[in-house]
Amino acid sequence: MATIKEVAKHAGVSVATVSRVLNEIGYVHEDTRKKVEAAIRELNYTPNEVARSLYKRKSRLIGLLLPDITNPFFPELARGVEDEMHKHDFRIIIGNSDENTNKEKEYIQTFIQNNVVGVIASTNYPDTDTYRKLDIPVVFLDRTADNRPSVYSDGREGGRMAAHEIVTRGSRQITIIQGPKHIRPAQDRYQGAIDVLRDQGIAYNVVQTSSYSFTEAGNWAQELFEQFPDTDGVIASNDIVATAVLHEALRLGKKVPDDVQIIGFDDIPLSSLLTPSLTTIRQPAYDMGSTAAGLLIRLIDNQNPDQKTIQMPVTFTERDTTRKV
Amino acid sequence: MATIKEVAKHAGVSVATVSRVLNEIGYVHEDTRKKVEAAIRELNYTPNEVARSLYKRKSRLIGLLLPDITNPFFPELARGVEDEMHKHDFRIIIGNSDENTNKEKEYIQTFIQNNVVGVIASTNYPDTDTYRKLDIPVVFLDRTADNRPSVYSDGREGGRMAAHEIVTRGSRQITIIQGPKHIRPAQDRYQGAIDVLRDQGIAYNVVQTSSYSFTEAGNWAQELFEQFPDTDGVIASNDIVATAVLHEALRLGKKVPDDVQIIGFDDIPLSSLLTPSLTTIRQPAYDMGSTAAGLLIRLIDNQNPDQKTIQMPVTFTERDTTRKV
DNA sequence: TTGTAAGCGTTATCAG
DNA sequence: CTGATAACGCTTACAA
Repeated sequence: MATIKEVAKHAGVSVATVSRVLNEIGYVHEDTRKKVEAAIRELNYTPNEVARSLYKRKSRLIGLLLPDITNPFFPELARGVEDEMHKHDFRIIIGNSDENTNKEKEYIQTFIQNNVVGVIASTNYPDTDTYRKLDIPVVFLDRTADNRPSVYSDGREGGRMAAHEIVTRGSRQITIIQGPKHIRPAQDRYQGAIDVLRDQGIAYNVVQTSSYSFTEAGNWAQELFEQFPDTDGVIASNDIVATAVLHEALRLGKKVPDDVQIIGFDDIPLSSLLTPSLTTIRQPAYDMGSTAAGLLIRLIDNQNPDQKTIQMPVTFTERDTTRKV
Repeated sequence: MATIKEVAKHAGVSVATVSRVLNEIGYVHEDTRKKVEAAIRELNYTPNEVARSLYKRKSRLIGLLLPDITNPFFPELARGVEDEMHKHDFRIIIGNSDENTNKEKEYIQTFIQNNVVGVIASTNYPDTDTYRKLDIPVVFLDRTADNRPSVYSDGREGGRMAAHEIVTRGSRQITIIQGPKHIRPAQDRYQGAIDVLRDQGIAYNVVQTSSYSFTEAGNWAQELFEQFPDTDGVIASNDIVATAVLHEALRLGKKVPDDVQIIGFDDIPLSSLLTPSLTTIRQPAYDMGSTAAGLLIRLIDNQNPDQKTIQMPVTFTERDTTRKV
């Protein structure tokens, strides 16, 4: 790789001049600019970002911390972030936390060590020194903390919606899948659902799960129908377990939605391709990602954005695992 | 962030000494080591990777270039890579190419500018200056080029398998979904399938698609049954379109697998949760990722690995969209 | 309009 | 065993 020094020599100017044309800053004569540009082309020079970053104490990198990119909700988020960042010439260092505080800290650490200019994080522990001590902007994505920049959707409201719709459509023996205790959005949804079920005096049971993994989802679905065979409505904590529940219900010979209605959460890409297709509470994942990126960029540029916590709409997406009303 | 200089002052030694304890290199007296370690702890110092990287001309970063992380096959690959790299203290810069040469070049460029020590890429154009000119190791993942380090599975063989199995199970009016022209693995699968169909003199039709997108998959599925209503067997180019085909077949009132058999490709996590669950040609995605990472690490460490191109097994994964034999 | 040189935070060489 | 110091490739005062 050519360096700025070589370009300078090649063009017969000083490194400062090269730097000037590179950064389009200060005055430089048209002729010398031409020479420099030629040299750059000939040597196929591209500036060393590391050196730049060292001097400026900031890079063009941002850190993206996600729970697990293997869960189809997160790739959507990630693409939203990446595409928006890419437009602004920022690149992404990515890390999967597995919802584990240590991994989280570790990644945040590497982000810092690499001079990232900002981080976007889906964490259950935003109110922690790991983030509070950071002196670069952080945007929480799919999670919130009071008064900290964040982009999320209202899980509680989503839970309410789910319960409301499933009740409206006639379920009376509802089983709620609670989702992992330490995952905030899962608990919000759960609370929301309970809010309305209690309110309306509708019976419900709860199945507690401990992860979002595809492989375990099947087991919980089985457990659900073993423990609560009379279930005529399931509010799942996300589309993965909803899919597993649907699969299990069908396997047991139940008619969906006639015998059991199912509502998922997220609207991951596959949900509409299931048969019957999955009714779900949709989160606009890709948009959330790009919105978060946009917010972070504004924060980085020090334009104090008018809104620091952005709540995205959650929408009831009616498909075929619920009855028509 | 504290710097090595501050640590040195705090500990009453020179930066050189601090550097020595940091890197566990050269001699340093037990007592001074203790002092330095204390200072490090007190100041909460962690070395600036950027400065390190500048001096050494290499970072602890590797570049990962994937077509589209939104396609559920790739997150598996990515996790495999990340987990293995993480064990060896390498971190990942990620980029989605959308199978587009320009984006690809752009990302490779940023990787270089950030001093990555190696690249893992899923590209359809490995035999291109973009990669040949790189003076850091590159491992191709899910793709190959002659004699270049790569981890992939035999798409052609997979295609053969799919055709063989669907024929064995009785399909005689087969429609092959060819998959995007510019995506190598898709074409390999297609060729493999054709190999055996021609060989056995079995009739087949072809539907050509131009992407792997979830949203378009539905259209192709429709097109398929409109153009070739007699189809009694579908070999899809991957599980996404297989899912769409299954969905459409069911929508049309066809019995699967009795009227139509369907075989997909990849075995993405959702495939086993479909109803009926999807028969597919499995690629061990996660393992491919971690294997590629392992190979790259050996290349980086200059241990000439015995095998530079590693072919992973493809396996017929019998589920419920094909008949029992 | 251009060049010189200091400095970003490390590591490694070379004296001591 | 330890400390100065040059060097990594770049940006930016400051001088010229």
